[in-house]
Amino acid sequence: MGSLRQRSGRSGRPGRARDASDTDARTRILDAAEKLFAGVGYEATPTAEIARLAEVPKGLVFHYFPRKIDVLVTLIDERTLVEESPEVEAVPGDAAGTLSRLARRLPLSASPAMRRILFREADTHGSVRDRLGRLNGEIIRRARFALELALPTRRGDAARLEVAAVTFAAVLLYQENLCQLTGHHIDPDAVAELIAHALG
Amino acid sequence: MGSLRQRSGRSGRPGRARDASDTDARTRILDAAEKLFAGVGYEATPTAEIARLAEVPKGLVFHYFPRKIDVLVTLIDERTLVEESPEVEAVPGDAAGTLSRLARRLPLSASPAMRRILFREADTHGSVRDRLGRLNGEIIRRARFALELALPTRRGDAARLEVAAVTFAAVLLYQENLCQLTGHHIDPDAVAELIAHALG
Amino acid sequence: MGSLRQRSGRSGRPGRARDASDTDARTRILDAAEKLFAGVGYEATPTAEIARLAEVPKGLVFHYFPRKIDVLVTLIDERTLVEESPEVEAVPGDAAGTLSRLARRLPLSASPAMRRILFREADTHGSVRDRLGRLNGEIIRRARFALELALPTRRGDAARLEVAAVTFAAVLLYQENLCQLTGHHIDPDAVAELIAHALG
Amino acid sequence: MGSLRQRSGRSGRPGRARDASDTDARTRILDAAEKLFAGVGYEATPTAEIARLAEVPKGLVFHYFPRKIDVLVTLIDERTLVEESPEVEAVPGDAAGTLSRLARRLPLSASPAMRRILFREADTHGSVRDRLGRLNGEIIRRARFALELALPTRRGDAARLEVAAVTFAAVLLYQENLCQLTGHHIDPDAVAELIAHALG
DNA sequence: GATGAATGAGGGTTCATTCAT
DNA sequence: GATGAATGAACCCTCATTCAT
Repeated sequence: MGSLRQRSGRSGRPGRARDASDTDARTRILDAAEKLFAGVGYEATPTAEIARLAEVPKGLVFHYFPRKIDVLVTLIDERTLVEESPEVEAVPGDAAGTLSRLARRLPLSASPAMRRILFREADTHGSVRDRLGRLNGEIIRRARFALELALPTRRGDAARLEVAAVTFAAVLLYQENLCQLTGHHIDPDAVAELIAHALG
Repeated sequence: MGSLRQRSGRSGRPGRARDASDTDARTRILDAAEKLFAGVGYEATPTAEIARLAEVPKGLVFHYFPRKIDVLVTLIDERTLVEESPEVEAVPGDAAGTLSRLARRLPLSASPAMRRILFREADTHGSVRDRLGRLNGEIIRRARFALELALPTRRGDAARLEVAAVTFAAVLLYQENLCQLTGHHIDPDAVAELIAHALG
Repeated sequence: MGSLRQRSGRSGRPGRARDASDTDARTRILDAAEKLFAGVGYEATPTAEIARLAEVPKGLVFHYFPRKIDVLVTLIDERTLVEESPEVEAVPGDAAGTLSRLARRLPLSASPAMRRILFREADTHGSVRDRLGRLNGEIIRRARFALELALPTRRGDAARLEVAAVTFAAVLLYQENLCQLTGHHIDPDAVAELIAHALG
Repeated sequence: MGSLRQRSGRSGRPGRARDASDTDARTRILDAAEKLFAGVGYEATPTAEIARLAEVPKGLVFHYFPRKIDVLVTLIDERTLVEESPEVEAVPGDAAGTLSRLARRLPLSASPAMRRILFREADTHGSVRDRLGRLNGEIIRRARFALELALPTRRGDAARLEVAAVTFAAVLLYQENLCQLTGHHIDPDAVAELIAHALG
């Protein structure tokens, strides 16, 4: 379900061990929503169902999240993090390996369910779309940066490098999103190798 | 189902000019749904709104399409066509150009609105997902075929060629789908050139 | 489906052999309605379903029967007949046997389906209720008459005989109706014997 | 489910006199449904009408009874009770009187409206049919038991006694149901006397 | 006469949201 | 703060009935 960033354990005394039923109501609501939104989608999830799964009274959902959309926004807000620090470990001379490493660790802290939500609900609310856009931008930026560092000389103009970065980002996102729909798989490592070869 | 389109002007005398109110009610319903589904999505479109936009009474929508989902399914069925004939014009020695031409004419007969629906509602119904999967498969098949023909010799193994095909398909779909969400643009020609270079 | 009292074979030339698809549309509509009303009830039967089963266009149902209720009324009218002639074969001295014979041949010409309709839809329309009432009355009348003839002397006052007649009618009607609901069976012959014994 | 009745006056201060608008919304809904179902039948009663008569918003009906049929089922469940204890007061030697007493107090706790519903809607739902079947069975059982006790000696075989019990049950149920339809009345006392005479 | 498209008034049901307790 | 009854606007869908052809 991803890291929950427990909000101080409203219901348990500090220092006490935490078990499922002890988790704070707000967290349980978000957990439930995450599972449901990922499974059947935001629109198809009634708030009452969230409350039921979270084992909290229906009114409490609206106590914490005045509008239903706030649950989604909060989920995106608290449970997806696009890492925008420029920490890219690029190995000069190894463009393919550098891209592979990027593929292996997307600059995105989010559970699989949250990733699903991020793609599936991009149409639902601006904040989700923004987050997805930021993720895309960050991947491109990292890919670009990695390639710049990794490539021996500035062989090939900057434009081609940009295309390579964008293409790689497309593949990574595609892998998470449309692959699920179409059933086709892509091996990011192979793509990394292909791109490195194109630029090499 | 199958292609209709030749339902023609039941309501107009032959030879008369056709305007909106002259077309088939069923066609007007599909037109309205196409516009609305593309704009705000299937779930967010009430059937009453479809009827209003189509200028038909609400009941008539259900006369033609017993369930709301049938409107979507019919739309996909009748207004998107994945061309699965192997007519790929590959120019030996010009992989980049061949891919570019493929990009310029996706094996998909569909209005921009229908394309949007195809991507946006892939989660909504299996038939949409299937169609999208078929499109993806066909693009990959064509890209592969084009590259096989275009490349001078079998330089590089078949696996790399496959990766190139899949990558190119990813980019094309990405362009139609996620680009819309993230705002990033890709120049398919540049990607074609990149890939050709990688294999060349 | 009971006797259909074919209305002159509108669709076939006279003298031609009749087969199912040859039956006149009005008759097929009534046949279909009889089956459906008996099966799921009048309210739960859409006229469209009648038309479908009858294999006639929907509009034709309303051509013959301007209102839906007219189908039911016509069915009752044409396909149930309460025989009100006083033809009761009573055997003096054999009250039990006389009642048994009455039980065996109710003064009602109607298919099992029509009987079901007669009971089930008694609430739906006055004409059905009337017919049922007439049937009940006729059974009582016959039972009374039979007993009067069958019993050796006027032992027991007229009141008791009346009670016996009414009771017997109740049992006969009950047998067709509530028995179906509760699953309990009654043997009319045994009741006849019981009543005869009570009066004997 | 089970018996409620003790939901009491959530909305009234203790000690206050209770009037219609003071009762539980759930109770008012059931009251309204009882009246309407008895009057025009289950199918012909829109839920909106129930809400109107109960003076509650339409949505509240579905808050308590997710499906319309649940209103009927609950009504049967909570407002009809078939007494299945074997408390039959039989007076030896007085079969007629014993049956009469049984007739006077059916083993059924239910308002006249609920009785009407019980008979009228036996086709509508299995639970209603079951309840009616149980009632019928209980009446038969009691009648049999009463006759066994009341009759001086085991004159007449058990079979005849069984027939008498079933007949009497038929008359009692018939009295409530078909009588209403046909307008014919039966005097249970007279039938009791008739049956007693038959067995005596 | 025969036909099926057209019509629109509900019907049951859902559900986000409010609010008194 | 916490709760679940209360609210009502929509929503999908049904269906008797009409009517132009």
